[in-house]
Amino acid sequence: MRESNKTADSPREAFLDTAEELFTEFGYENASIERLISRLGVSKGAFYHYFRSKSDLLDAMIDRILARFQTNFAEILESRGPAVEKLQKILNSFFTGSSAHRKLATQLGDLLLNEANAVLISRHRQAARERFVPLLNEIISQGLNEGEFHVGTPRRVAHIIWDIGQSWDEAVYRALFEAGEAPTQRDELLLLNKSYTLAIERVLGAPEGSLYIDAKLLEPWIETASRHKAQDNPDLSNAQQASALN
Amino acid sequence: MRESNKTADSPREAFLDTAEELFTEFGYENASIERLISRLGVSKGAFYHYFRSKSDLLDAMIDRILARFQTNFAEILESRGPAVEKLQKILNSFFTGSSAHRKLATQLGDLLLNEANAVLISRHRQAARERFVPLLNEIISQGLNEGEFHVGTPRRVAHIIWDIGQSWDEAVYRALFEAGEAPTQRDELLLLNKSYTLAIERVLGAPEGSLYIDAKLLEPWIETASRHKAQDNPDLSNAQQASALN
DNA sequence: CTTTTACAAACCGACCGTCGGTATGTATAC
DNA sequence: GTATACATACCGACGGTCGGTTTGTAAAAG
Repeated sequence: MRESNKTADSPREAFLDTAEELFTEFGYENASIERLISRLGVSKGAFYHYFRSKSDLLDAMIDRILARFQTNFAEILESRGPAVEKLQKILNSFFTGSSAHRKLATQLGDLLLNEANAVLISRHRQAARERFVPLLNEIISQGLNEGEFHVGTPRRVAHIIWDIGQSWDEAVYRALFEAGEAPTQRDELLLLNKSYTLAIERVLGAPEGSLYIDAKLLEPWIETASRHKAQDNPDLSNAQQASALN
Repeated sequence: MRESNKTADSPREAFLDTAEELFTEFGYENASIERLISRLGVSKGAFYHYFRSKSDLLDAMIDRILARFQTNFAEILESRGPAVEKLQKILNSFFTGSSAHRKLATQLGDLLLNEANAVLISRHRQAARERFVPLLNEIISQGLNEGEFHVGTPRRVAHIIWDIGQSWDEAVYRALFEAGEAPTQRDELLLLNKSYTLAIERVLGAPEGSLYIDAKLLEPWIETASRHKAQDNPDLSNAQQASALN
């Protein structure tokens, strides 16, 4: 427990890995540097050698997360095909993915709903907007040229659509984690997706029904979420005692 | 400076008043209880007599702010007239108001753009949603009955519209405080309002042009914002030295 | 006279970040 | 080959701040 058994590429990466763990476990505010270094078995000096501050650590972590997403996003963007199709792919990509991806996203959901992560979230939101709105803008502009979308200023609409997407995201996580039984959740998620796709279609001035989320994609999420809720935090007390300051 | 010269109704209200000041000056995270009590010239015991925690203080403050807004909102809701008109009134009410109201909202803008207020903002957002989405829901339902709006599930659409409104709000503040010259600002704000009203119309399935923001309402905002930016923080160093902890 | 209210003041533990060191290279001059 | 000079990677004690607790106490209420 007190020794570093991480197999990260570099010490810096090891800090980032463990920071992700701690932030999801305790939230950014409650995850102390002391806990971080004690879990890694290194000193405070080591941490402040690689990062200028706790805030700097957070920025680096967010950057790494966003970079992962951007790969997917950019691939779809560069593929050939009509804009509607690209958008369709992007929307569905949020609900696709391996079991590992779902687990990660589920943890991210925990993170998003934890108030101790408010700073993290706001910074993440802003960084994500700055990265992805331009890409979304390209798609919308393409759709405009293809005559499928009908909007005034693509850039501003991209901004609005992105924010609607954020709202959607949050609503989905809330439905997954806060609602009760699986059948209720399924219905809620279906209606949620219907409402949001319709809203986005309309804002884009796209024909109704051009966007949809495959209902089959929801099942594994409901399952993953219920399993996640079941396990909760297995050995929290253990982790807390391990801080061992003096 | 070290004595309480507030003329608040009660000690509790005095705490809330000063908390609003401090949170806008320094941000929630950086506004310490010590500074709060030293500014009021009271002891820590006094504070913890009226509030259970700093977080409790924040909740009370948010509640007070939202209660002020709710009065306006509810009045419009209870008035007679078509739903489109009510919505129109609500939208414009954000841009109306006395010079004092603008000043307050401007301070609120500062607050919204300060990262040290992330917790405050997320809590404010959630509380505001819980309060106002039901009211918006009523308006949308009314519009649905009147045949002016065309939506599936009003409650969910109300949620989406509200979040679009939040996005709008943030964009307006950003345009007011971060952009440069007044003429550029004017154009930006005009286009912003056009984009957002159009988006909301479309999501509601309302006829195009049924919502609009009077361009004349913008001028005083631009002026207030520029004056606000000019003064910045007149005697910050003074205020900081006045903390006098020991 | 007792209890509750409304504070005051001293104090606690947790936390972030700093700072004086140290150990381990590594490049260059002699 | 080895002494000099500097860079990198780390250690751990300490300072200062902050949210919150505890203990004390004067005045009002009952």
